[in-house]
Amino acid sequence: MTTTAEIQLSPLNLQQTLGCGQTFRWSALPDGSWQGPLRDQLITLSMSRERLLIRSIPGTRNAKTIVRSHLRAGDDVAAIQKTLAERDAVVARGMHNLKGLRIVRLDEWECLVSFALATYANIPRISKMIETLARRYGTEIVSGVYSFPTLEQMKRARLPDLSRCGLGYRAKYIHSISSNLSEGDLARFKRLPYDDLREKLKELPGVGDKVADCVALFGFGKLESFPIDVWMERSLARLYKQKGSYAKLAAFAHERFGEFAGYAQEYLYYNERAHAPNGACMFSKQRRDG
DNA sequence: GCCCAGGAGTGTG
DNA sequence: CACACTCATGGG
Repeated sequence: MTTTAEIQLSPLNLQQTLGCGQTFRWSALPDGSWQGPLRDQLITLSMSRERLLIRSIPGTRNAKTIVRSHLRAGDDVAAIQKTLAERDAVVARGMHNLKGLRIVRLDEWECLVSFALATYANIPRISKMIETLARRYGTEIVSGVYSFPTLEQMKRARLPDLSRCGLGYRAKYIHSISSNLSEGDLARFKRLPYDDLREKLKELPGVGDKVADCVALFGFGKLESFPIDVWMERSLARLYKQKGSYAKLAAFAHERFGEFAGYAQEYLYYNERAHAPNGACMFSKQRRDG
């Protein structure tokens, strides 16, 4: 059964929010709506003027709550933009066409695995690896759609089986993380401040500076986190003449952008990809028919 | 076929 | 600390 609901959420642009590489399981439908599994439901989102239309299968009353959490409805994004714009003119220009981009909130475990898989892979492939794990180890929500496997479900994965999921060298990292991490660890991680959290995350195999920052930002909601990948290195070099180690660039970013550095990162990241030839073409998958 | 990907781990200078 | 090399593979 399907239920529908509406909420008011502004600013919000679904393409900018769901199609920019913070999350890997949303697909654009031909009519401009976006569809993806969220917890135990298949959610379809579309905009009707300023209102967000939510369709959920199988419908439950808490679909609104799930979506509001995912889109961080409690954040005053306009105020964040104002704060950042007053602080930095370059970011102010960069956010001009991205007013509807919201940083999302992912499940911590799903986020950790997703970005551990994201090393040295392009976005379409990351989506495919996650999809393979979901189909093999997750739970079927509706026909053909699977939730991301829980930690408990991933603990059942044997390494030889994981190695046949197209993960490449990442299979052994995912296996080790799944084997050694507990729900208690994740619960303790939630109570840590940013710096301690990223140190704990970096203790996990396959998790370095950049992955730890992505997980802190998108999974644990640390808006001060500023993940630096190859695109951000290019951006910081091009726009701020900053080069050097991760630690040096991160220190610059935190000094420059402050408590909402994560939003600044998204604006700069998006602009850098749009600026490069073919830079933006690999963002979002187009959903296959059928 | 060729190139490179929202890097990390390990070893060396 | 900085750099070089390797890792395993698929999508463009």
